[in-house]
Amino acid sequence: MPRTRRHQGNCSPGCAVEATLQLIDGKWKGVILYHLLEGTLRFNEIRRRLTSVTQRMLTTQLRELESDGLIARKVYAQVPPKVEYSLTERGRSLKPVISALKAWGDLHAGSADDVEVAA
Amino acid sequence: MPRTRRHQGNCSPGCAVEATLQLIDGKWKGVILYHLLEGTLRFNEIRRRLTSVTQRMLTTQLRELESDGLIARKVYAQVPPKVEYSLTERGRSLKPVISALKAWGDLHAGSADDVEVAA
DNA sequence: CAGCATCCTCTCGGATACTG
DNA sequence: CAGTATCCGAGAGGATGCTG
Repeated sequence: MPRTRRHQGNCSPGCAVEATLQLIDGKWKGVILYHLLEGTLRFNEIRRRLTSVTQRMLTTQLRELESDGLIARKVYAQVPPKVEYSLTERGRSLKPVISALKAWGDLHAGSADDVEVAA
Repeated sequence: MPRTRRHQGNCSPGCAVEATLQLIDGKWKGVILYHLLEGTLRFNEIRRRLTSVTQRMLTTQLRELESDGLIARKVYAQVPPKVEYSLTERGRSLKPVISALKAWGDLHAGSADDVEVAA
């Protein structure tokens, strides 16, 4: 797992935008972060909130978020395994970003139709 | 070109986040939007601001942004072709989102190292 | 319960060449 | 200048099965 994903060689002013985007892309990252804003969740709790995500994908995304320092993974040594995921400080600092995404999505939900109607 | 890209069948509360993300993912969309916030730009002007983007990719991304109703494309019937790209109202409404991405990227630039240092 | 391993498909995105 | 067309590899992401 080369953790490469999208080289960000260029660093024009837009670089910061790109850099942030890298952390929350990946089909599930954004939503995972969003749900974790509510608090700590276990693996299957997250999974239930994300209808139609495979364990493989969920695991992958969680691992990436973890190695990006956005979430923390706490494993309890139990017979029925229990793993909790929570946001780190760095992760929590993304809240305004996630909120902005959520807010926009709520307002401008759906396709680009309303634009043409409004125009 | 099925314009499908990432089915968003599930619509838990996190759906809005996911939906917004769909519009600005794609390696260049975010940066393109960011630069267009400054004003109208021609094809090669955008290209110059995005070091190392191929025309093919730029064209693709611009076309997607256009069909998502975020940017407008104006073609001038001239011998040396001239095409201008600008944000639509819908596109401009993404400003807070882009700004949030930019702001976070500026602060938490680099890798997750500073987190561990700070901790 | 919370994974990991394997396989496989499909799309993203890069390189290159040609056009109005 | 601003594209379009074609080819191609890499990796994202899905399905399935096994495990501590």
